[in-house]
Amino acid sequence: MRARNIKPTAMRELVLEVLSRQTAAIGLPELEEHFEKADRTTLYRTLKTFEEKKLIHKIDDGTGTVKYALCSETCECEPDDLHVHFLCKKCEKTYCLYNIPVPTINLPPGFQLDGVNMVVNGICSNCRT
Amino acid sequence: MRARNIKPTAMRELVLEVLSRQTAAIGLPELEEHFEKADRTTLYRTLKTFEEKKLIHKIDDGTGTVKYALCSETCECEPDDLHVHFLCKKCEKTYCLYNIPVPTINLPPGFQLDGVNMVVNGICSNCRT
DNA sequence: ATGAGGGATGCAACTGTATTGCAAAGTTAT
DNA sequence: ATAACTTTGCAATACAGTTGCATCCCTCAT
Ligand SMILES: [Mn+2]
Ligand SMILES: [Mn+2]
Ligand SMILES: [Zn+2]
Ligand SMILES: [Zn+2]
Repeated sequence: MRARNIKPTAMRELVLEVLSRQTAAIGLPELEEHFEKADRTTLYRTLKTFEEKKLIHKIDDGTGTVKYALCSETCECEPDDLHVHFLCKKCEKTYCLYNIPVPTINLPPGFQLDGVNMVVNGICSNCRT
Repeated sequence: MRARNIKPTAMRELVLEVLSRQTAAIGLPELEEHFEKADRTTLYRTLKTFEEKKLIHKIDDGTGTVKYALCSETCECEPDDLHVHFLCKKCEKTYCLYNIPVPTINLPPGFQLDGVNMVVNGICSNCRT
């Protein structure tokens, strides 16, 4: 896991462990709840480090809380690696649809594409009983 | 313009006028700067009303400030009406790409699609000299 | 072993946007 | 004119994110 060049401290191990257990993306406030002692700042900086080293990626689902999820092994967070995200308006969980790549967009002339954020919202399969 | 069922107060006229003049989407903080006297709350609620009545639509471009832009005449803000947005990382402006519809996504079984937020970021034609 | 250097952590303070409560002012209908 | 309803303004609050700074911890060179 630390093929990503991150110094493995105790705290980081714990955070990564929590992240690995998630079935949906997780935000800083929720991550905080998983710890008794840990400070928000430390978690914040841990996530930031993880993101910079491309161990996780950021997801802005429009809920006001930025969420994070593990990147796939080979992910470099470039346009080709990007996938669609799904926000359930019932359970408020955000899922990575790892196998649904973001569609290619033809921008108007003169526009340079660097990245895409695509969030689909609706109701997830769990919430549809 | 008030085919949208909004009582046209003086304030609202002014806000709509500012919105109409914009070439890019505008957020609450920036909208505030266009007025000397107006209160943030009033502007906030004006935008909210406009949005509910589908005169404008919300754009969350991930910058931390929600932006708004006029809807097209016939827009009902349903999946079919949605278009792609572009955030320029140079000028930080967010543009509606009204003529680029959001691509159709095939969700995994059990998922119900209600809406899509698709924001492309990169460099706009203005900033590329 | 020891002490310096550099990163990691924890605490507190602060930022900026969004949001709500409440009273005053304005509008509309009887 | 009065009552009912809507809009506005001000103040206070909520909340995620962020920064400064002191302290702790680990590693490395002496
Ligand atoms: Mn993802
Ligand atoms: Mn738009
Ligand atoms: Zn759900
Ligand atoms: Zn630009």
